[in-house]
Amino acid sequence: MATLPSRKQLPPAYEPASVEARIYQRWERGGYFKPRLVPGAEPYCIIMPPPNVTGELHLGHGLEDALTDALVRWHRMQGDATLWVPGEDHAGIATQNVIERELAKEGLTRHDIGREAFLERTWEWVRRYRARIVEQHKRLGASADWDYDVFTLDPRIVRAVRTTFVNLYRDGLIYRGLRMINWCPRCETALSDLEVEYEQEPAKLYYVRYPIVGEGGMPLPDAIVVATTRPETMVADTGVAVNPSDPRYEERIGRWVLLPLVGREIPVVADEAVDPEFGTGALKVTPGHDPNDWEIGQRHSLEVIVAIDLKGRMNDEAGPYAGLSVDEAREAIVRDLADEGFLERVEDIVHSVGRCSRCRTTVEPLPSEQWFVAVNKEYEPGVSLASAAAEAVRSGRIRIVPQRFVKVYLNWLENIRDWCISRQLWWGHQIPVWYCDCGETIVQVDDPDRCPKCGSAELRQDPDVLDTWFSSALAPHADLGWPDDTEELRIFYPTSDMQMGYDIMFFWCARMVMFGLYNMRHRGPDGAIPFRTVLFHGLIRDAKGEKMTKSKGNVVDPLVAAAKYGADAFRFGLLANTTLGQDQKYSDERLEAARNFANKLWNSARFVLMRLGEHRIRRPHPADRETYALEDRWILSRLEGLMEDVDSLFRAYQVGEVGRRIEEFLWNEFCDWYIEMAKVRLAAGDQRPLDVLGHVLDYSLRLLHPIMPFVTEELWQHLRDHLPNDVPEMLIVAWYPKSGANWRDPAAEEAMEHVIAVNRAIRNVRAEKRLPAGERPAVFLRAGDFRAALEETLAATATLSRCVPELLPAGAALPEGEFAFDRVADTEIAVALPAVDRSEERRRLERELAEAEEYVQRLRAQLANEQFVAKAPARVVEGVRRNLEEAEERAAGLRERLAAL
RNA sequence: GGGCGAUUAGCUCAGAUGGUCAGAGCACCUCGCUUACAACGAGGGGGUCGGAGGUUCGAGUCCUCCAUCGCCCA
Repeated sequence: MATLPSRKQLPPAYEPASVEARIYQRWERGGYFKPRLVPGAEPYCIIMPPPNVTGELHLGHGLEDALTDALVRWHRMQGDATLWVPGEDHAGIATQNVIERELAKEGLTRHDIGREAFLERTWEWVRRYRARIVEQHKRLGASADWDYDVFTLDPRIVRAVRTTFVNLYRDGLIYRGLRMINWCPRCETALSDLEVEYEQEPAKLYYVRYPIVGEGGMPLPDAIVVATTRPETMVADTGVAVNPSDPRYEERIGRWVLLPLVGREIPVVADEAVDPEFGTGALKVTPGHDPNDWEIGQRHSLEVIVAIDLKGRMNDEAGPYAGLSVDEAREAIVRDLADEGFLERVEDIVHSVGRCSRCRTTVEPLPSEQWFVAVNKEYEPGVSLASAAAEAVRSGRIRIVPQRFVKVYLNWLENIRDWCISRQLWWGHQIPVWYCDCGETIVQVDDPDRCPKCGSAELRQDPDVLDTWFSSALAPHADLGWPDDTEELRIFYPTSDMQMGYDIMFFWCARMVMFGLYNMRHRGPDGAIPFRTVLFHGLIRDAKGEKMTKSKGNVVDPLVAAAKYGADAFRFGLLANTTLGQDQKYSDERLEAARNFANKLWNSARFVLMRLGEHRIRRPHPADRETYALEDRWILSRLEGLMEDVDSLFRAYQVGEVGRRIEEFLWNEFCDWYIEMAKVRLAAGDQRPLDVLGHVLDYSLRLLHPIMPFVTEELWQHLRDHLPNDVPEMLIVAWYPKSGANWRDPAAEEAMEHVIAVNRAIRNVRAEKRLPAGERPAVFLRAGDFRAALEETLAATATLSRCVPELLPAGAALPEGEFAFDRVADTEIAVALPAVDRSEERRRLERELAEAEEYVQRLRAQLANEQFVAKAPARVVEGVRRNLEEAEERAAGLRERLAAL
């Protein structure tokens, strides 16, 4: 006997490794990742958050791929012209740090090899890692258009960045100025406010006596005691500030104090910013090393002294302490203060310390000449970068999902300060500004040959590069070709969806909106937005809920996980167990469960294919509904409902719920009941279930494909030969099932639910009475309303519940013998037993009767409530009435059984 | 100081618009290798949905307050 062909091809367990690479290659070679620009197709575009080229993908990228790919595939299957633009980010500081570490292994610094050689080395790294990252996306099934792959230092992006810079500069929105900035002494660069992370850390609060200076410049015995956590900065103190309303210091305002150790005389000023509650209420003012002091200094025209250099060491201003590190200087100064009697006391304190988000080094606030974006300056009447970005969300032109992040977004934009964009790095977009010895500053897109003012060719380009996020912020329009007016830009901008972890909402999302609205403002308010909807997903933590970091060693490689469980299980596991915006803990159990689901699907399909043999499926048509069996009508109705749910859930970006619903349908309805019942009919020679099996499998695979693309495509390829001729080559471009509401059949659903409940009741009796597996007891069903349904499915009940069922009319007498009784709605169930323990059966019935009576009471009370009957929808009231009826019948039945015992 | 989230079965989490929504997976207990699947099937135990008020005919779902944990911003 010849083995059926399909069975020969399908192994008994799903083997992702033998499927994924082959399938992906077919998709890619088929050009399916490219948008099909046919007339009438809605454009759908999503820009990938470009992973840093510093290394490999992490779980967060895996989640992003799963989520984005699901949306992308869903749109593609709906016939939209779908474009997913992938990319990688040059990641200025991060990448430069990586390369510098590499150099350090050879005992070199970037200065040893020079800027050009350093960049060459970095490019080498980039070439290697870009290819690796792309490969990783592909392994996860990402259906992005790889021909479009964008690197944030590509020449066309360079042009977009420079164009933006020049335009902002000409509009007065970019300026160079001396401002208090955050300086990382280890990275040796300025940082934006966002790149500093504040942490509560234990520290010391030092109380230091600053003696009052008398008339002739002589120190008096009187003194002001200041409290400080940074005594080493006292060498740069240029004042002492107190709150003007603080009675303790009223007399001292306007006096001068003598700076201990240094011997400089500095004034006592009154400033509202001083918190009288903190320390002694007197604040030493160091405008050169503290942002608040800088402000105070500005208000009182205090001198600015900088005593710490760019590497975090004390400079000549620190006198005897010059050359010491900050920590060394602190120690030395505290010792000297103590020795000379200026140190009054030391307290333990917890205060917040700013650290470089890249290297954890304590950030030094320093006054420095840097380039800034003036985010609050108007470029049109009433419109600034920040206000426009806020307005776009407030007006609803840009939708944020989940909605709760709107507040966070707006709050940030409403309090935002100018953005420091220059970085003292080599790796990145070098600032398009050139300086001539004649004093001319040239700001333009293309490298200038000579100075337009003096004609000199001796021009120096600003050595600094731009904050990485400056270029990332342009992604939606720059990736599509801006500043050129490309076809892609015309078709796909504004892009449709955007998606990222909520942790980069400010870094990326907010800035994309600012720059998109600015650069594209000629399109008008609706056309300028970079995307219509932005989704924020949660972060993936380890099993203990801790953040995954390389230093903790708790990082999970997505490719390892995907290789272990299959890319589909990886995607399903990450998506289906969470809600958008919610953090999740990574666990193997979860991926294992997802793998089991893939295998379940695989085997259900294997069953269908085996039974199909050479059969070609005729699509069931609702017009023929009456010719179909109850379970056919049921599963087709359920499928129709599933299609409706999936559609609305996808529209609401409830992708996880989509996965859960499909799994429930396939496992609990299709596999557990429909297939099992179909087996009975097929065994009896009835071929009619084949069309339904094939059709439901086809549609299920389509529905699930966006989330589990590989296994569904593989199975669909096997199913395809059995499908009608109007199907495409591959599932990836098959039409997504859309409900026409033609199969909805509430009566069939109700009847099948009843049949299922009856079967469960029989099985329950079997298990409770511990009937041996081989035992096939006689079962009498005294049916009411569902008689026809039970009769039609009687053969299935016989097999599924392993019994010999017989249908009796209501009120008919049972044959002689021992029975266990149960009741489902108006169907009475009597399972014949070899022998019944009468007292135990009595106890069981009494217990059930008590439960039933209590339930009756509850429902009666509810119906006795006039308010409920009057106000609740008729549907609900009717449901309660029906429940009451059934409960009363059930109670009556139980009483009858008890009496009979 | 302001804001947000979490708190549902032993564990990890779903419950989108208030009414069969008290669920899933894992774990646990009892059976079962019945040719799609032991990565499985059948049955079962287990939660007064953090606490207290309130709105409503009806609240895990809305409002107020509180508690614990976590995060963001200042």
